[in-house]
Amino acid sequence: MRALSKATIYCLRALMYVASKNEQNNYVSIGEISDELDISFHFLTKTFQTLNQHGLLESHRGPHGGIILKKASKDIYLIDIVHILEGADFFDKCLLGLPGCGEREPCPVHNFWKNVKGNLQLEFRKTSLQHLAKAINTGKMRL
Amino acid sequence: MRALSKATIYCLRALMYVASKNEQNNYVSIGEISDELDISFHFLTKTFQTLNQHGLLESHRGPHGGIILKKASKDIYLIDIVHILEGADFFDKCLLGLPGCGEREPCPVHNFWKNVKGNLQLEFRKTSLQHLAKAINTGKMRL
DNA sequence: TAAATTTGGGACAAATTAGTCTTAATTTAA
DNA sequence: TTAAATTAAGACTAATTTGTCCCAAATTTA
Repeated sequence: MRALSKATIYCLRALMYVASKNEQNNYVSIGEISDELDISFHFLTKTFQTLNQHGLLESHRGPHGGIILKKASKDIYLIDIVHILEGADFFDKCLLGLPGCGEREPCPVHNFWKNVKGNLQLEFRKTSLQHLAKAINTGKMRL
Repeated sequence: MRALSKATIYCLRALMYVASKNEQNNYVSIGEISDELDISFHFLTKTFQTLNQHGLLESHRGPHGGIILKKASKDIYLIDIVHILEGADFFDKCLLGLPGCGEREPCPVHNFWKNVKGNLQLEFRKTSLQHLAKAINTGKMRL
């Protein structure tokens, strides 16, 4: 099951990486991220621009340039990134893609899909970049 | 979030439709299914062939031909269809697409994703076509 | 047997997603 | 002020998924 697009996956990993470096006032270059995480540089640059436009991060050109989180990593949640890149309706979609599927006119799998989506959304809503950065730095989790 | 390919979605809806008609020994024509559910006829024909090859259904050409479930609808579970069309590893994939992600070397979101996948898999495993066909026939659920 | 109906199968086209490349603009620092 | 470093932006290519079309093969029925 692939729930997320590559663009979203790359950005999640990238921002976890940035958060795990925990550099308060330094830009992290896209080249470094791309090298460390083995992600296409140009693709990453492009998707970062979207996060940029939505005010999640800030970029700077020239030597020592790069990107930086605009808020503290404890205040950025996975759901923020997902909403920007996949759309605000990411957790609203019918499993069978039926338009108008909902409580009033449910598809045959509406109820259990609603539960599954609810669980996932909750996790994305309560998991911050800081939380994951700690897990990366203290232990055995890898990007 | 789109968890399933169109091919899978179409087949799920199609087989729910067939099951809901509950015709024991009659073939249901692909043309009828395609008309009723507004799915491309040729696309449906093609994906049915895959289910065919895996022994989930049987087809017959000529007048009054069509497809028929090879087992009773109470013995066909959603997971059977998903496994054939999406692959047996459908529920094994890392949310971040990292190869080798698992208990020993988890990615930062491994644990909660494991739970979400587990819930979904359980539902697919215990939900039969008959179960859904009943919901369709008795009530307000639509395809 | 001939005509009508229906699936089989492959080639092809369109749409979407993913990835590459080139050039421009900006910034730093020697 | 010039060179180097770095992101911005858009064109282009590749891969994958989705959808269309045509004709062949099989089956039924008149």
